[in-house]
Amino acid sequence: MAVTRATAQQSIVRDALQAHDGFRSAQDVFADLRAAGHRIGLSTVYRHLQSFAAQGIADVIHDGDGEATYRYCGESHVGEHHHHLVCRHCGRAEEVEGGPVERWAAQTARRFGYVELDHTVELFGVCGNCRSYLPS
Amino acid sequence: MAVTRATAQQSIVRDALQAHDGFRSAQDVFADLRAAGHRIGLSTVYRHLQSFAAQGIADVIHDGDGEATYRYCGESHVGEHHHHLVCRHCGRAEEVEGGPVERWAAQTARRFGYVELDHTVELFGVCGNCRSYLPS
DNA sequence: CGCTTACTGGGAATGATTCTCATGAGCGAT
DNA sequence: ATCGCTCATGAGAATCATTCCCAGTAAGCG
Repeated sequence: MAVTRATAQQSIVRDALQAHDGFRSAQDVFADLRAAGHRIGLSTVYRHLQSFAAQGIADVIHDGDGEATYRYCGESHVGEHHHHLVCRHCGRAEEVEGGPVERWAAQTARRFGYVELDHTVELFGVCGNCRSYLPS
Repeated sequence: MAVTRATAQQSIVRDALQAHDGFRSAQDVFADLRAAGHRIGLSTVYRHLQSFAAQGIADVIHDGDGEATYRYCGESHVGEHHHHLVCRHCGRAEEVEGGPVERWAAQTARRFGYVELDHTVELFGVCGNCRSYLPS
């Protein structure tokens, strides 16, 4: 399942992800690459995005429509846990520390007797940049 | 879009939701109702579940596969904001207060200059009951 | 009781993701 | 540099949840 060999397709998928600082869907990435004239298959894009996510070098969130979106988060902090503040207008995302949330989650789980805790925390808003473009 | 008329189908969908204290997918509810001998269409199940969610009497979360799951949360606290601690084994869910998270979210958004904040917070774990059934 | 209008449900359409499998390309061995 | 063994690739088909379409049905007001 994990892609291990260094191939041209792996590179261009990684590059396409890195080229944006927001979350992008597999379909988006595929469309971009094709538009840029690259020969690549949709299956391959899915494979690599999922592989990146599994390795921890990309983060995944599911948008409201259930479409999975990916964001390149660098090899640097693999394994570190963080959350995102995502602009619902331009897709740009900030990495944020979740200290207080982690503590609250652990506490809550303990109170109810739950173990093997995991959680999803995503913040959505409109960034300062997009605010000016938007009405009201 | 919102269903306003009192129909038999609306009742049985609501009952099917209330019959469980965990999150259930539209497909699940549909299968249950059909298995129980009710004549109902899949479209209708989707319509009512979404309508309940819009009215705030049901909560929605998207599981890992992007499948939407619904839970009946009563007419009582419509409009009140709460989160869930869900057992990933039996599906049972507890409603939890998110006070600290709300504050952290607001604070974080302000620091980055984001407005119109919204967030998704879900906790997953294994409940005390299921813990005994599981290995390790 | 009859009429209007909203609800219903079967099936087709959509859209994302996964599967299949023949072809093509890494890369270690020679 | 070449060979060969695998694993990666990609086109299209398959799958699956969800939505759309629309003719038939029923709610509830008058």
